[in-house]
Amino acid sequence: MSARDKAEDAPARPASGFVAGWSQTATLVALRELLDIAARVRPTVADRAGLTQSELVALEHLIKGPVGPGEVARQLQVTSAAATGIVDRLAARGHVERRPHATDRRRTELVITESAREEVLAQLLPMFRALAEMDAELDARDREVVERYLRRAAEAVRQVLVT
Amino acid sequence: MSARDKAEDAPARPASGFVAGWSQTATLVALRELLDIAARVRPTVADRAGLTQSELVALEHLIKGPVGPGEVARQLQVTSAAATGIVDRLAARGHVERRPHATDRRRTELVITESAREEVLAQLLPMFRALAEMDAELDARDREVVERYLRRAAEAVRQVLVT
DNA sequence: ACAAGTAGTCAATCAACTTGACTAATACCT
DNA sequence: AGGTATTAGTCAAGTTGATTGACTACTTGT
Repeated sequence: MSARDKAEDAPARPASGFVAGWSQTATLVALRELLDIAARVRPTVADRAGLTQSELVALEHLIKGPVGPGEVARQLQVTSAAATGIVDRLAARGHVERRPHATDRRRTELVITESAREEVLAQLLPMFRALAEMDAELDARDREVVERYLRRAAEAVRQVLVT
Repeated sequence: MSARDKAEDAPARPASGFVAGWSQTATLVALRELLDIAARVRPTVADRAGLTQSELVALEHLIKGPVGPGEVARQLQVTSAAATGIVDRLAARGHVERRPHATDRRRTELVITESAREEVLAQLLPMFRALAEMDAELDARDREVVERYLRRAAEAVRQVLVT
């Protein structure tokens, strides 16, 4: 006897996707699967690198250029006190260096070390490469269709964030 | 004087996207933005509902049907002991009920309450609605192009998870 | 019927966050 | 200029959500 034998009160929900009565087109299903998979990337990469998610996200931002702990706190949506701890741990592992800011002596600049940059990129580059590869096969016309779809999907998702 | 005035040592990295020397097509940029935005949905929704991310993910799975704490632990990739705590907190707030399993007396079945189901769906339905709306405008030919792109993108991203 | 495995929980501990207090430096104001 | 408010960063203490390891209850396989 299966574990899902009795549904008693539940009035026949659709098997896949819990949004009853919603048209599940193939594109929407594919989109949902993409988003689900993408959501697992950060935890996995962080785990492999022996970092917390916060530390990884901080490093991702630091790859783009140096910022201070305060900016890190804003990007991660944590308190500045928490950012201090995150930077402490990154610095202890040699992933970032604290430097005094050139002009504002209240500030600290966080500089990612070359080894940390390489470690993060080594994890992510294969994905970017694979994405670029499949992307390259689009012709100009399809490219426009896909771009429009992605932009509109992003907008639809963004709505939930601001509501 | 701006805070980002001096770049000193950084040898002219591209302004957007830290993957130097990579072709950043419009579709790839749009895809990356979509994934970035999508990654912010769960934390935002969890925060609004006064739940931890783990609790929200557990509820999302419970919407599909009842499972036990062990299955929750597997889905969240936490220990079964942690799952006990998650279920405790959900039960304390009236979001789930523990029921004895019909046949296996070691097991507990977790049943989501109607109020919890409604709360989660109320947060997510607007997004699904917006996505379905924009999706509905695709014609059959474009639909195929987009679906193929999404499937291949998902596959590319998935590679990173198994490597 | 007995050994091994499975489901769930409890107790103790750990790690990352929060709040609130504090120092130091800069910006604003009149 | 001088005094007040603001900003950047850190520290200390407490909270929370996870972990490990031990334990009970039940089921499965031989």
